[in-house]
Amino acid sequence: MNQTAKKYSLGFRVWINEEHGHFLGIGRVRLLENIRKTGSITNASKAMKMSYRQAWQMVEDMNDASEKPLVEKILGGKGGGGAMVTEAGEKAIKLFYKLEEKVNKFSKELGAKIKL
Amino acid sequence: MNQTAKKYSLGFRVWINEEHGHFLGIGRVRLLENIRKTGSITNASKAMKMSYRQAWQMVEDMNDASEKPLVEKILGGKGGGGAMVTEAGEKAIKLFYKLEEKVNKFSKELGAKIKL
DNA sequence: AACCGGTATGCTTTCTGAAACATACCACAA
DNA sequence: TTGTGGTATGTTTCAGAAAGCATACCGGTT
Repeated sequence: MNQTAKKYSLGFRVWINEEHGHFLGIGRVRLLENIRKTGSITNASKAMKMSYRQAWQMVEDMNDASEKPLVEKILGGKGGGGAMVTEAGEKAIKLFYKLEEKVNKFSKELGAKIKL
Repeated sequence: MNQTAKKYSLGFRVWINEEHGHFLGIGRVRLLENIRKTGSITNASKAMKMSYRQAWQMVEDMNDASEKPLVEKILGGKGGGGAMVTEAGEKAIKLFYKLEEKVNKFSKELGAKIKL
């Protein structure tokens, strides 16, 4: 499988670490967005066909790793409760995309020069 | 788990893609280095406690995705055979580390500015 | 031609992380 | 006080991946 000149590009993945471990990556950001859209962890998890358990754990981890919770959960009440993205959560989403975009730009430039 | 100001940093992972998929990441690079050191896929895989099968498959994939093979395999012969990293392989290793280092530098700069 | 040690590849078994299931709790509404 | 629907959490099932086993091949050496 050789002869023809091949094209190479640079792939990458970024995430934000808190001192004790992983804090926020693209997966969690998408979860946040789904929570914002659907109003609950349950519905968000369904929307992205992820188990409730996993989604709930993610939220828990995020909140723990953050100074201020990114998601606020409501127990009981009308409609049984729900969850919403806090102001801090919105900021985190924005920040993540900003960083990712910068790395993306940088890596595209680098990738264009790859020559084996 | 809040109150105290937390420190955040940017984590990342890079790899090289060939047009039909993944080509070279840190895992494969380490495998190459172990093959260089030990002279065979068998010993390299043992050194990094990975199954021979998996290591062999990685080599196969790499070679397929590359214009020139990164690893040359020797069947039979004295000592039963072996494997060695080609010139192209060495170049690929160097290139990968170079790219990774650049991204690393960039992401460190970015990470230093994270403020939530 | 028998041995050696690595490559090559099919087949089986084991393991583990994810999903699924089950259940209790919560607070408001009617 | 009963119903509702989401949160919270322990327990069990299960599929797919990884590991392990088995075997054939290869080509020098002795």
